[in-house]
Amino acid sequence: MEVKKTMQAVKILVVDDEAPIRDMLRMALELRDFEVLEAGDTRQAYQQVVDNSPHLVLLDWMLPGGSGVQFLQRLRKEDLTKQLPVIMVTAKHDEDNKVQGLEIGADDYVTKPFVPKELIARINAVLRRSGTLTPDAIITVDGLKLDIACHQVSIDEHVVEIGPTEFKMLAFFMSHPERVYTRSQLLDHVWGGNVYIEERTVDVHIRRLRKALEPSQPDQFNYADLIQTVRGAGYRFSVKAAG
Amino acid sequence: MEVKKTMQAVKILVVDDEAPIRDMLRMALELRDFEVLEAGDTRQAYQQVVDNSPHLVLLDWMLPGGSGVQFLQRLRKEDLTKQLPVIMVTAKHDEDNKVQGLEIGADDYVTKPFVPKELIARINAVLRRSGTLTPDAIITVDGLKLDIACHQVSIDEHVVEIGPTEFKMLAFFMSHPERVYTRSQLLDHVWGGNVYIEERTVDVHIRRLRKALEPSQPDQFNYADLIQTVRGAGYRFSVKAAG
DNA sequence: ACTAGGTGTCATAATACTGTCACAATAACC
DNA sequence: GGTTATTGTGACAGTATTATGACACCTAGT
Repeated sequence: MEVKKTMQAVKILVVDDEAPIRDMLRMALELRDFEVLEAGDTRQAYQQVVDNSPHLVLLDWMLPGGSGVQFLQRLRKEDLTKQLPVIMVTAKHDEDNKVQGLEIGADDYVTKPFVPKELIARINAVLRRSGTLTPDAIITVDGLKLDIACHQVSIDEHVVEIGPTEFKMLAFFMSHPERVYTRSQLLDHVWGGNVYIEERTVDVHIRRLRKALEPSQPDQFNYADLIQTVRGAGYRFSVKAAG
Repeated sequence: MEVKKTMQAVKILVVDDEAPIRDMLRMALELRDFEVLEAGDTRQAYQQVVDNSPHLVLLDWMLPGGSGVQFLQRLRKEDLTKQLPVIMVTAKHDEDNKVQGLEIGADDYVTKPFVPKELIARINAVLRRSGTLTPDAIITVDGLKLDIACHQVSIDEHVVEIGPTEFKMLAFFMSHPERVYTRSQLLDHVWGGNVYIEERTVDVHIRRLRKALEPSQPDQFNYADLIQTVRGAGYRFSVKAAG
């Protein structure tokens, strides 16, 4: 048995009419584990936005026909896409354009040519600022899946009802397997900072979590067994132990 | 149950007296997900324009009876169709015709024989230029349909009365299913940016939305169930859950 | 001005979750 | 085996969170 952590990739839509530039950007972005969507014109771009809801748009300033500006304006007009972060990319070093782009609602501005590193930095900055970047971790141990973005635990695709504290505790355990944590440490990490709670309370929540992980069918694997008691020390989420 | 996002197809009216050519065009266009309307003469063409309001017209230069030119002139005279983009298609390589066509008001000009790719490119260009292309997203979950352009929600083809805020919220949820959003995030995405509103207000609108989605007949599916509350976290629009 | 619908806020009811305790069960150690 | 320390368990009452109905305000259309 083994722990798998999956980061739901941040999707970035690259809008540029020149394929070579798209390729270059794709390479730079995929190296950083971004998922890249492409569009060569505004129609495709809009289609991508609707179909795949990217987390961020890299938009070329100069697009044939309707320029990128129009596309940006449209995004900003529509309720659904008002929040979508956009970084303008342009060959023009013109300051006026920069101002105009930012006024319309671009979140940042990059001028060609640029070093990939700078672009990545700006992307991260924008994502951080906009709060879009909620690293959607999905942690998996065999059939046990914990999805933080969906705030959901499931066993073999079957949703498990679980309380908030139990959820946090399981999330903590699954991201720190094998290691033993004292009740006091668990209070710190799961409950957070300064709480004045009996240490024995941890036991109760451990029990609730175990109960939640028990299989509905008796012949299924019991994931509750992964939560081990270490007498005199605390608890441990062990993946090696079973399976 | 499953989320389907649909781009309301761009309707293109093909006006040509030769059926084989219409077929050829239909094939090329439908491959690109355009919706194709056909007309063999100007009378049919006009009828199609009135009945189905296409987004663009592909007009053959040489039509029996009234030529394509006359049809185009008529379109340009009428207020309702002044803006309708028209691409002339002709077998004549005659430059004069080209000029004449453009003067009357054709937006572009293609000579037979042409490669489909070029035609598609020109269509996209014209649509982009004219701004006519407003691909209207429609999101569907089973019998629940949300049409952004029409600003309308319907359940099993039956229109649901719904307020603006509820509409936006449903639209947001349907384009981001499964994921949990905090009240604060919902305020950001649905209300937009900087608003100073109580978080509890979200609850009230959630309730209004749920109420709106309740079935009129008690035996119908209750789409309100798709909106789940996640205690301590926020709300989630889950499609997997039910069905 | 008047209506009608939509919005945000509040008070209160309805729930779900928590922390704690008492006691049972188990392990460790003599 | 007997004793003690530690953990498991069920119950319960308090607490926090959410659902709901009511209301006053606002805005647009008449």
